[in-house]
Amino acid sequence: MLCFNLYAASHAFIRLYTPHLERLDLTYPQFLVLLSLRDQDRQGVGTLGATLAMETNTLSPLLKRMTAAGLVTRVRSQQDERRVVVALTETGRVRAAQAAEVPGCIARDSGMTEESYHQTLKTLQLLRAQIDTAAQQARRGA
Amino acid sequence: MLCFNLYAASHAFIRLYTPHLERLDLTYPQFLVLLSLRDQDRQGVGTLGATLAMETNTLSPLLKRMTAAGLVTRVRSQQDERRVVVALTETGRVRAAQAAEVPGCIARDSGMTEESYHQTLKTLQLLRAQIDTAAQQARRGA
DNA sequence: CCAAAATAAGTCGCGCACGACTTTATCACA
DNA sequence: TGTGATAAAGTCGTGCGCGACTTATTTTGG
Repeated sequence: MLCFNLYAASHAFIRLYTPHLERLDLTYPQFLVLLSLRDQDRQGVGTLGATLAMETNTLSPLLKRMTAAGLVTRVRSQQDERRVVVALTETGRVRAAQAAEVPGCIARDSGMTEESYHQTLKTLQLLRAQIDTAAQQARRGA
Repeated sequence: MLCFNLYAASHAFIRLYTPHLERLDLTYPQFLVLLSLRDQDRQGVGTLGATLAMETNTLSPLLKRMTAAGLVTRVRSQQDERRVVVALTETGRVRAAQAAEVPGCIARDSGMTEESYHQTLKTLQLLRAQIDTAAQQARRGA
């Protein structure tokens, strides 16, 4: 059961993150959004969703909550009135910098070797690529 | 970002399962419950949760829905009135048998080699073990 | 130039996930 | 033997995740 092990490992890993994120008043998906904006500020909702593998119907309410928390701003693009540009506030930038510390902190605590970390990461990236291929074939078949 | 890749791969894999499960009127967690009961019928809620990495506050409503769908029965144990024993109905047993076909079906479609499947599985099981160790250490630290 | 298709974001409903808490039953032991 | 600790299941509230649908804007083909 490959799928179950993915499912269980993913949730377990997020549970490991949770105490650190709670201190920053962040949920795991909100943490991902902050890191993505830290890497590349002023993204559209769709772009954000593409990199984080989230749909707009997940992101829209999430971004609304983050706006309410004063972490990001959402403004309509003037070139294309359909697009909404998400950007970090000053508070958001500071919080993102703090959030960026967490993964290293977890890695240190978990006592994983640099090597097995990268090996596992490579395996997962390959797996994701295979899943995406299979998903596209399934879509073509339907 | 090991954690993000786990998160994304897990959701992507479940999305791959979804069309097959919809035909059986099952969600992914319900599918896991059926397979677990097929392997070992008449389990307590806690036992089920331990093998599937779910809390009782997730399982209780889920099992209620499965009971309403006629897939399982829930009866209080007579030896220990705290325990609730979950068992497959006849419908549930048939559905579980159909559900058991799905993973092989996915594996076939995804075109993964037997070897890379087992290699990935081993990597994930090792990772889960490491996460569990780290989680226990964190709990001790707190 | 304009109607139809495509695109971007959002709303709605339902089912998990899970922290915090409650209820009920069993156990431990002074 | 009673009483506090422990254990099993469940309830409640909040936040995703996502299928189905809506709204508003741009693009495109006739």
